[in-house]
Amino acid sequence: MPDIPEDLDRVFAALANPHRRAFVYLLGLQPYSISQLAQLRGLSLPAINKHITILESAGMVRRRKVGRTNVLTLDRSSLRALQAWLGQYHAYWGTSDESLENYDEYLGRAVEATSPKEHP
Amino acid sequence: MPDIPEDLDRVFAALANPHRRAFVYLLGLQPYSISQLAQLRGLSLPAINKHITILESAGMVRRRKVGRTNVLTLDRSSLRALQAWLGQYHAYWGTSDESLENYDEYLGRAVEATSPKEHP
DNA sequence: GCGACACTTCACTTCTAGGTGAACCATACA
DNA sequence: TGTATGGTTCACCTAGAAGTGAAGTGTCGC
Repeated sequence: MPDIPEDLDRVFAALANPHRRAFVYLLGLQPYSISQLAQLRGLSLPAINKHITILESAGMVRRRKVGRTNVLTLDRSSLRALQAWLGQYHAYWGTSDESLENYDEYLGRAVEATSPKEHP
Repeated sequence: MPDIPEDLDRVFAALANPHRRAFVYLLGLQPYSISQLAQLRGLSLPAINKHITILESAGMVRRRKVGRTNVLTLDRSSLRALQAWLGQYHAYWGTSDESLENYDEYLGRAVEATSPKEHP
């Protein structure tokens, strides 16, 4: 029964945007500033600020003030949490290619309203 | 230089919703119908239909008509693609806990507008 | 055939994401 | 001290997500 923390909402939502995935990629290479990222992606400073705030609240990026510039760095732990979540499911599901092994069995009881374990 | 396919937008967006993560979990156990999922999650049929459509367009769920009921099954390949994407980054980033090893180096050139490799 | 059931589609509401330009704060520097 | 630079905040716009109820469509079963 794998756990599904609420934080994953933010992590998945953060990675659902190609700009933000690019930021994760770039910050994996080296730290960047807000205006550098704005220049690289052709976006306005407020847009970058919003993206970084979203990545911050997902726990994926840290922001440190050095003088008047922000030093943005990647926090890899959240991606390891994602990895752990995926691995949990991988272990649970086994190695079969599809979930159709239960297909025939399902057709026998499709009509009755089965109520398996609750899942938040 | 890891590839970042557009399909990941849909996969991450699909998994950013707790209802849909629950559906992925449940369909990993056995096939379900639309109305069964509606009953389990306390949502209306149109709501479930929308969620399943989103999961379908992300390539994570398949829908087969059997009589008048939908047989929903999980397609594990999309999750393996996600695993592959994560693994790619894991290999790229190495094993260090933070990306701060470049921090001092960064401070030296923070002012000049560096323009590293373009990233779509 | 006809009623019940399982969706499906439609019209609608509410909320949020993602973007902008303009104005504002804070720091570096000549 | 004055000015340019890096960020931040604000008001605003548009598009899409997420939900609903009501009405329509297709199939099962008597």
